[in-house]
Amino acid sequence: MSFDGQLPPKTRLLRAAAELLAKSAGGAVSTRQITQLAGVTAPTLYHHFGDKEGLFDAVVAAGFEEYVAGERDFAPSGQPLEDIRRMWDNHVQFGLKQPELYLVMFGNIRPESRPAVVADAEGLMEEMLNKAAVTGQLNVPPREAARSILAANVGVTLMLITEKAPERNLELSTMTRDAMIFAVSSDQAKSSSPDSSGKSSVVVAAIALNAALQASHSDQLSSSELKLFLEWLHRISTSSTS
Amino acid sequence: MSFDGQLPPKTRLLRAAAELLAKSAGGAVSTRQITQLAGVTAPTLYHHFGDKEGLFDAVVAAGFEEYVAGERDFAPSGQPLEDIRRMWDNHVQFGLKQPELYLVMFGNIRPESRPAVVADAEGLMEEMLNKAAVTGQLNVPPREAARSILAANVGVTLMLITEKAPERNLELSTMTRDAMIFAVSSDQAKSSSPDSSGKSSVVVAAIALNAALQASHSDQLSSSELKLFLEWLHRISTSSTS
DNA sequence: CACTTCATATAGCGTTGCTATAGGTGCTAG
DNA sequence: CTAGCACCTATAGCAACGCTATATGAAGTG
Repeated sequence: MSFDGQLPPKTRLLRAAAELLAKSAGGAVSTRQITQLAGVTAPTLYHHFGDKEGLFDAVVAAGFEEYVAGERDFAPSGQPLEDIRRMWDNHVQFGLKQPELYLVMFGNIRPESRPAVVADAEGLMEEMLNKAAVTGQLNVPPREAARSILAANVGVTLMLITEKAPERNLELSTMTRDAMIFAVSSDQAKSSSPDSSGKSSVVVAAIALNAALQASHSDQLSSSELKLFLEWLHRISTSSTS
Repeated sequence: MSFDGQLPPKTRLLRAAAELLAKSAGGAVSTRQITQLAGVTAPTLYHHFGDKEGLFDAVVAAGFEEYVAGERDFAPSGQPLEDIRRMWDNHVQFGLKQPELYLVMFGNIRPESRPAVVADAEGLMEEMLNKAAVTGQLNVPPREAARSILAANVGVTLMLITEKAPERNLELSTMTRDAMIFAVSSDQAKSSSPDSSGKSSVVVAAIALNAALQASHSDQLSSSELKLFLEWLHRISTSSTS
């Protein structure tokens, strides 16, 4: 039940913190609990992690490895948008399986200070959306799409966590998921005229080209040309059709 | 600066707590700070509110009054879905104007314990969605729609709060908002698009953009810019894929 | 061996949320 | 007028918290 084994104290502290975090039903976890379970005294903790938050960050980093591993497990299916769906589901599953850890990762919000893990998750999703962008499946720049989807994904997961397990209705998740993916995809009802409501095909094509250009190191344009080119492309991509 | 006036201690405590909460940039607020600012000693706090959390709940309740007042201010416009849009925007505005209070209300998540304020907000939105449902504008039961929209609304607001104020991009909000509302509304014009297998490249994307640009009258670039842009596009389009 | 460096322990500081106990205040009853 | 009785507030202090100044041990290097 305790980690007094022959593992190094740093590892014991990490495991003890993770275990207590998982068991504490939302309540706070004290450094004294952690050090006692790890069979270590206080200064050891601060020597290795500097801070209580430092220790928690380390736990989060380990948890994030697991999260990312889950996100990358299923190789690209050739349909990027389908992969995004699985990323969403994996995100929700991760949150429901380890709610306390998830709350430390995504729920510990402070104004004007973004946890690193959020930025990483966003990058992961943007990366996947880029694949959708180069094939012209995206309606919106990948970054904006990633932020939007991730925001909804976190919101849904937090809401599901607050519900008691037996009452959890996962349809909330799938419905919100499909709504978001549909919204950013170019695969929408659209008349043939480019100036119909919704993004014009110019915008879609510009987004696709933008993503493709950044993925391939084309040497058809000089770097200064490319810079200006990309700026114009950005202007087109982010323009809203009035 | 202090509330030593002749107001009753209960009120002074509430105001002191609210003020300190608003000023503390995410950091914790101690009961001693509160009682000192209120010009009161500790037992008074616990007599009236029983608990630190009890005091915070009271502050939240007051904040929620303000929130609800904002939600109800604009009378029904006859278009329920338009009202939902304004509810969403009001929610985000409330969160950005008083981030600390918002975080206490919606960000203080614990597993399997739903804050009362969330349930209330959900009820408020469901009420409004009911009006849309009776006129046949809804695709989904009002309760599910409300839960889904609110989850995304909270997620977006939390994400915006973590961003530094000058960088906040409200398009994230409007885009997610419209996606959610569109998803639950029944007036969708469904159509499936010819999904080409993903074999796109820079060249294909450039050709698509080229065609699209010439078919539309985009005003995002000046004519001289456009001329150069098209020339570069041509260079990319006619290059061999590396 | 002398010396440095890293890692852990002893003991304790200041602050936290909270409370056992007691004292003051204003009310109504006799 | 006063006795009693709620109600409200203050004094003082507890246990637990995050954290640290300081000292001790172990391990490697000259």
